[in-house]
Amino acid sequence: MDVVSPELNSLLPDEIMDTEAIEDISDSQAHGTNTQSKTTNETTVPMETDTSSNVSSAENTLVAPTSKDSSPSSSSAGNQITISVSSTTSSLPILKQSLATSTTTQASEASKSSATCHQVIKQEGQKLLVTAIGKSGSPIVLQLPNSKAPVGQTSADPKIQTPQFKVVTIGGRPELKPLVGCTTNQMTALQTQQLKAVQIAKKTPTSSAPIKFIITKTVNSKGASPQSQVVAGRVLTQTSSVLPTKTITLTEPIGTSLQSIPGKKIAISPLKTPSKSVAVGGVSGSHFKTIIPLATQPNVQQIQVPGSRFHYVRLVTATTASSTVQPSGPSTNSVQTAKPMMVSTGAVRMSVPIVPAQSVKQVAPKPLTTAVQGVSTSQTQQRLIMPATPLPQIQPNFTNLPPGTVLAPAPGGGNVGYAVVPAQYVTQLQQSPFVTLANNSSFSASSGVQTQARLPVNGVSTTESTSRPRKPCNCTKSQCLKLYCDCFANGEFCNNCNCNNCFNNLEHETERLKAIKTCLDRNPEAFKPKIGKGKEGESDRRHSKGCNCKRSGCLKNYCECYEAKIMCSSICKCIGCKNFEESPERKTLMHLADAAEVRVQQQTAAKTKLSSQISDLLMRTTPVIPTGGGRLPYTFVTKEVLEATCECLLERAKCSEQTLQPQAEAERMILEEFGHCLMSIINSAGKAKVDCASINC
DNA sequence: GAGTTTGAAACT
DNA sequence: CAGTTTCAAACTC
Repeated sequence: MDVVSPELNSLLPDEIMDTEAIEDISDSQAHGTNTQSKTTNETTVPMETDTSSNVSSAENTLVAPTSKDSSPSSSSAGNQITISVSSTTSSLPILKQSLATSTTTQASEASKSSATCHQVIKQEGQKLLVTAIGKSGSPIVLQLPNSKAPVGQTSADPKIQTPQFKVVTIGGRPELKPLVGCTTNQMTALQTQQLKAVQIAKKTPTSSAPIKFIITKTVNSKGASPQSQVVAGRVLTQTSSVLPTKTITLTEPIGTSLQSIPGKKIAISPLKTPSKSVAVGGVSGSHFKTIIPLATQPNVQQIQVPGSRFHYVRLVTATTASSTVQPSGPSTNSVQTAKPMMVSTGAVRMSVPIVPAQSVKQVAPKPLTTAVQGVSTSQTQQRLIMPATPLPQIQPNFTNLPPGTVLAPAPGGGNVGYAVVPAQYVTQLQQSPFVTLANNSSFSASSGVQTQARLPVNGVSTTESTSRPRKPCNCTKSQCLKLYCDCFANGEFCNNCNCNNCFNNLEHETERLKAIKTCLDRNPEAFKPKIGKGKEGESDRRHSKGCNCKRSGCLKNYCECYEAKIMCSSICKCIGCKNFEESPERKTLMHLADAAEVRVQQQTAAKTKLSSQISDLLMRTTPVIPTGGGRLPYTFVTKEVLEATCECLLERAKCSEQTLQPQAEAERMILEEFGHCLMSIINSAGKAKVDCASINC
């Protein structure tokens, strides 16, 4: 996929590309990484990433793909950052499928294959690479950590595919470059790479102060390697040779906006309830927006979580197939310093907290020019490569930025491309066990209907909005690039929709961006939630513009107010409105709706109960004997019993045959034998029942 | 499932 | 800004 051209960027609102606000962050971050870079040439994480697992799992746990010996003494442990997302039971099946090997295995393969210097990309590899290029234009390469391979191992297994990296350079075409690993040193670096978990809990940048990150690294193998820790904007250097894992936590104080615009809320994504945020890896209370530098090549794949709003991730699939083999030319130094991020779970979080304030968090990329960061799931072999170069910036004002907007750096320009990922994306990734990062087609978690739930409207989370799956659109003429399309209007990519000639996808990012720009020009608040709170002090939700119904009486879903289950307000221009508090028609409808809902719930509950009972019954392996008499459980008729019965019947048949009995007589004898068998079974069951009852007594 | 109705979005 | 057209969802049969 092509990198978004600068011209396209020019179409976007100025605030989108405003990078001023993040300068401080970049600087600070750069500074913070200097300590490591001195020795490891490590690049910083280009963007705020929040790796979190599902609720059950330890949040933001960094699983360092340790080398076999788990020795922290790897020579270049700090060179690579691995973000591992702990997998949970709800991990993506697809990811699992793609991951034939464990994360460790994968890492080792990558390292082993480095000797070949060939990059093989295959679709099923599902290596997710998200690459972006920094101002320097240095390509960012993510590589899977080599955990198993011993340090210095250079032998290449011909069977093992060389790790592929998608390198995206600013303005340049994406290209696959072999990991720098052809050299022993490089391999060592990869092998000794330490996992780093980058967690962005929250950011509350203040206008007066540069963005503050708390970066905690559990460090790296080399004792000599300084450990950098950035706390509250300060970079603390610590040396630790003990801890093999690195944890980088980017936090931002709550309550302050990046731009210090109090009270102003980011419109990029719908607000989420704190509880939901909590589910997203313990970042409760904050809204995260994922901004991912875009790689633009064909291998970039779209990640969309059904139902999520504003969650767009541009994924580059690192493949190992020969079809896309890239000559493993001399790897660049940048490759050598690539830092893979291992995500052990399907939930990959790279998000920028969206604070209530209008600030968009910037992902402060480390100034390192050569670093490559990859996020791969242990189950999917997917890698997310994020820009390692000094990340510029995150646009201070995303207020009007439509969800899913991808910002790409101009070639040679200073901007790093970003994919603006809707905040819900992360959440949904974690919430949906069926989400796959690798395969677009595999997103059909819920047959035909996207599993994404609508985001809470204007911060108000309703049961309906959060649990109801989004309907697939059926657009035919709008190319899904107009607000007619619900997907587009909600900032979502079309997925599992029934639309025709759809342009609402990454494959048509250019057109999509233009459409977004057009919509924003027409209405700067086009992507803001329509349902918001009323006047000051009013707690009731209301439509921001009001409806204009004329014939529906505002009691049908044609009416946006009614559809949102809110009553019409004074700003509505509807005619013959019946959607008001005292309306008898409305009350009647509500009662009917409630009754219908109750019925549905009851039916659902009944079905669930029945299903559970059936399942439980089938799962039983031992007979259950009711204490109070009644029928004996069928479970007495076990396989063994059946076999014994059949043997008896066969034996009887043989006897009849040997005695040359007539067929009728033989059949009678067999049936008689069958009756005996049945009686034996019943008697045995009854005896067991009595025994059981006596035991219970 | 086809056709109609409806109102938001888009256009003039 | 108002009127008209386009569009896709909601609704009806």
